[in-house]
Amino acid sequence: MVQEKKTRGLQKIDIVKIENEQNLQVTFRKRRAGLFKKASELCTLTGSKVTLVVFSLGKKAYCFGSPGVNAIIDRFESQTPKSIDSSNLLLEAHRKINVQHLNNELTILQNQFEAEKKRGKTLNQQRKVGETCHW
Amino acid sequence: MVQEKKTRGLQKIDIVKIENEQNLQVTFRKRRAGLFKKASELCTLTGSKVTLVVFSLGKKAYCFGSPGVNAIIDRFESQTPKSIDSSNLLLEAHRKINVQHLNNELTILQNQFEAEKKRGKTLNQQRKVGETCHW
DNA sequence: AACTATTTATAAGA
DNA sequence: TTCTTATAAATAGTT
Repeated sequence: MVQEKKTRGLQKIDIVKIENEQNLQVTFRKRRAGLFKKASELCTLTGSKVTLVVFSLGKKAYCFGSPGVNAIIDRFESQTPKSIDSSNLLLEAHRKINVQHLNNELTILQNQFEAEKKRGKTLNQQRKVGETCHW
Repeated sequence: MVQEKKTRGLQKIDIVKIENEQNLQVTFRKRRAGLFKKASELCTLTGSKVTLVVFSLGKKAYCFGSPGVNAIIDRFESQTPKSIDSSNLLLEAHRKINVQHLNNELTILQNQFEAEKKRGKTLNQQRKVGETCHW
């Protein structure tokens, strides 16, 4: 008596553009969340600072910046001669995203909270990670 | 006759600051590579654009930007009223990192190449992903 | 740097 | 859409 498997489980996929719009949206949300979580973990584990912006096709942007990023950038600022080049587009984008997507902070904190709940620990140690868009 | 396991395999770790400096460096390299790969995959799968900068404690920065990020940012630029706020530090940092860490492009392409080799496919489909620091 | 056992992420399906 | 399940992928500790 062969027990039918309930699902096929995770299937291997090629890393090529997803054509089905619905699948694309689902995958986008899942992987964006995964990426943010990984970024957050990298920050916490190694004390590094990360800035991450994901621009979806739908004109939305999702951003993540670990606390203290500005200070780090400051350090770079003082290390290299000032460029005269124009186009401060990226920074502008970051500033604008700030208002639009503060809710991403929530996503990350929720991820962490879920994880912590399962481990029966408090959030205290990780409280400062996942604060988004400080600039 | 009990077969001794060769290693303990992947152990679960708490997401807290790694204190051992050597372990920290190894983990930083591994996870940074993983994060870049995930970012690259998200770009390819969903056609979204990602900009990612990792600032290590050692004053180095590693950055990733999918092609066309500037165009997307431009779109934001035209969507929201120009802010008068100063401090274009982040953009400056990005520009400076450009020269310092072009080699990260290599890292990502190598990841992809390894993956593709195993699958016996060509790199053609992914050729445009992982081009770093275009601004 | 390579390996391997195990955890984590996640593609499909319910 | 939220949850489940099976499996692919990432990675901690070891060598």
